[in-house]
Amino acid sequence: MKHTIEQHYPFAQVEAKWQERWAKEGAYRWDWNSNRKKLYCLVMFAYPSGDKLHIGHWYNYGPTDTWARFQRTRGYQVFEPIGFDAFGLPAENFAVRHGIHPAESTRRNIDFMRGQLRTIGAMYDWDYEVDTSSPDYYKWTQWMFLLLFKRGLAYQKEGLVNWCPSCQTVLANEQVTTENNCERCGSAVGRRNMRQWYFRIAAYADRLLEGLERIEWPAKTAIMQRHWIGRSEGTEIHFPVEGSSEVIKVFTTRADTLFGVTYLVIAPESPFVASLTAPGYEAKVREYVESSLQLSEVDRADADRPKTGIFIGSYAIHPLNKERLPIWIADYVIGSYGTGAVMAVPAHDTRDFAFAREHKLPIAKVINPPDIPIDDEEMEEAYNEYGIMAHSGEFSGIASQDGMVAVGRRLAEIGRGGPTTTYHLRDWTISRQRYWGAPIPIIHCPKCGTVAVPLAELPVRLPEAAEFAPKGKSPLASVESFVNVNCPECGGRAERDPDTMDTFVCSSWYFMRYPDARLDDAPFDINHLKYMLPIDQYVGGPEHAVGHLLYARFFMKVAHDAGYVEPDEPFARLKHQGIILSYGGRMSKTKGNVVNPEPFLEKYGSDVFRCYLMFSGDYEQGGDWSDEGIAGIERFLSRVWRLVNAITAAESSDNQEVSRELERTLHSTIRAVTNDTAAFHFNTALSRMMELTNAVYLHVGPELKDMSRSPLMGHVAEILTGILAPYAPHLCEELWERLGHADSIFDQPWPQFDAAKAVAEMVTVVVQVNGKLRDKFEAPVGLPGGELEKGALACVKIRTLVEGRAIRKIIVVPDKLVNIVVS
RNA sequence: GCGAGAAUGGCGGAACUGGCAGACGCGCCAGACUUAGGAUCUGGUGCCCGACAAAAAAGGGCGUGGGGGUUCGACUCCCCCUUCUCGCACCA
Repeated sequence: MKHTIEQHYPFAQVEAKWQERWAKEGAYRWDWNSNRKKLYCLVMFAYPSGDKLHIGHWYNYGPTDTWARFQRTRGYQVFEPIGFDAFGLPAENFAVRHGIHPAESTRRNIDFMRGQLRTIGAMYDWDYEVDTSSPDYYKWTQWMFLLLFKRGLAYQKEGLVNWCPSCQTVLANEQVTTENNCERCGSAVGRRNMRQWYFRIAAYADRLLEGLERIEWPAKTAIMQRHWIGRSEGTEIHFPVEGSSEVIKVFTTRADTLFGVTYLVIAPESPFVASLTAPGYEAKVREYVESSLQLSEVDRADADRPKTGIFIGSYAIHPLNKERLPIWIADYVIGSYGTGAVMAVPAHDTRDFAFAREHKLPIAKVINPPDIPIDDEEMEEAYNEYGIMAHSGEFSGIASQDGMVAVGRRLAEIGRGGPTTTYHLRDWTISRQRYWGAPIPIIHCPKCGTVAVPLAELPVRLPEAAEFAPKGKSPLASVESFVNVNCPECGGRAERDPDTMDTFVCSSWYFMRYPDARLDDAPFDINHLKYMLPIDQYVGGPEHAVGHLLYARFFMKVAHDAGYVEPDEPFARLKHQGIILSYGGRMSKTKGNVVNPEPFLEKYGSDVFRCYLMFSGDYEQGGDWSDEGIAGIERFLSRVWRLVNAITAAESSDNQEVSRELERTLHSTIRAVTNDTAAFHFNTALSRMMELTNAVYLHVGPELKDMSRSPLMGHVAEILTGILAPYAPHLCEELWERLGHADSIFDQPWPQFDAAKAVAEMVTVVVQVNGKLRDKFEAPVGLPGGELEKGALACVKIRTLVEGRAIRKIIVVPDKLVNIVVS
């Protein structure tokens, strides 16, 4: 059968044809009975908030599919699922603004995105799609919640939340502007104490740290997680309060400065504030506490702010020298870190120094820089370094590092503290006073307390009729049919918890659901997970380094402890695609700089667009979006298209001619493309394929006339189609068919290279004189050093340069270079 | 402030463990084929100097943000500095 050879790759017909055929034949359907080795390749699923997929999503999904297709041809059965992270604030806000029910707008968005995802031409098996907002899914999110609850990892406590007094609602941190205003109405946002649900992720801090040693992740991501977990070894020190049975506990990493304490500071939100404020100080203290709690977390965290604070009228006693220390409150102390109280050592801590200056508090030097005698001069700034302890009683003269240990030991002896470890990582607040999320499956009973909804009653459905516009409390709280319920334990009147879960809960376990996305009597099949996990390759943006990627690891460890999964790390290998910027900034609807893929798809098609994304730079680097150069990729793919079609159409011949040079290029290209594709170096792989294509054109003549389909040309066509296939799947599938094959190219093994054929017989040897390039000559590969030296000295140019000068040394790098050092 | 990374032609970007800097592509220049070309194909293209009126060549010099260093040899390794990006940010 003869085809007319189109000048350009006719993407519209070809891509539609293959997408349809792949779907019809179930080409990428997962097979549990396959005897091929599994490979679980996962991309971070999409968030249907009212936006369509933009170029950033394509950059995640297209190249990852290329990698996955490559692995398929290398013999793996690839599991490559996709789904939708459909609950969440943006979808709800969109609904509030447009008066559409979030279920409806989410459904529409998902439908649209599904169509977009199909055009990528990825190997998604839609039988395994998940939608976290569907009851079939969130039923099991609730099941996971109860798993944590039953294992003592979910609990309620009072916590500070952002509160907009005008909208009468709780706001997430990202809804509060940097000026501490409500994103929607602009009024000043305050803080409020509310009872919230927490997951005990902090209890897993050490295991989360340890696990990082066992996974192949980008170093910077592991570093970010380590930093976020923030393990800090130090000493807890107990300061009894004068005239009270209370004891203030502080955490310090500098126990060696204990004798330099001149006052204590507790956080404004500390429970001690109420009990320790002395008579006569109440009004001022209350005023200070209120004003500091109005500050946003961002403002409060600003280290450049003047250090405000107030004395509360009572004193603590130094555990070792029994000195009286005034107790202050100040908002530079964070209630949720350490013990929420610090011992202030102004001489040796920058913050305490600034505070002491501000409030005229004494400064006592107790650490000497090594080899400098202590003096009484006034300090200009705190001395934060280690040194030698001074004015420290029995510890004077000891070096800081040893002193910390000694002081810790002494405190432990007298029962006033001792060595301890704290973490920056805090428990995870998961309750949201919002509508569009998975309801928390808990019933509050006046008699039985906090009761789990029985598993048989899951899911706790989100009532559709709810008024979801915020008005002061959780929208679900005003749906009586939802709230009022009988207690599962005593049968008496009780109330459902009206909060929904943070969407990060939904996405913390979705990779466990994918293999059993349609299972309706369990969240997953343990045997399936045993086979599937861990995920062999996870690909997604670096912005999730300390959010999703940490939560998912936590869930995996909980599932592991409960015996559901074998490994305790979900993502064995992780890659971040770079971020595509637009006009120097991240794409966002508010900035109006979102670049949509549609115009490029219409003009060039899916394969060209995918290849262009991969060609334009290092995959992990990202960069500014530009469409300059997409025409070059179109030219390349069309050149391949014409070439392979010309070979297909040519008369068959048994001409046995073999071009050694072409063969060499062919095999070294296979090698390079194999290595580069495996390593996500798509840009260099594509450039090697361009070089091969250029070489073939030179070999057969640019007009592609008078060609014959010799064994060599047939081979070239099949290899080129094979190695390009993961990059341009539609194009290559079509070419493969035209080459006369009935099966899919993705069922063919990846082309093998012959290392012997990949090496050249001759190499160019560079000749340098004193390190400067002066001449070159051709030599057979493997020529011994002595011969290379002779060859170099025989060069005419070199002879004239070396003449009359003493040769001091000759350096020979085999097959590469000769450097003659002369005086 | 702390941590991580980056800086290479007009542009996007290559360069394995130190060994021909600028692969590949875009753009640009010239040419071929064409009624035509925003199609296709071929060649050229880092910068400067280069007895000349101009152009070109032989040849030479300079070049990977800046300054030092190690080395026969540095985009690559070490020290200092500048700028940019990202993350964290009063963590006691």
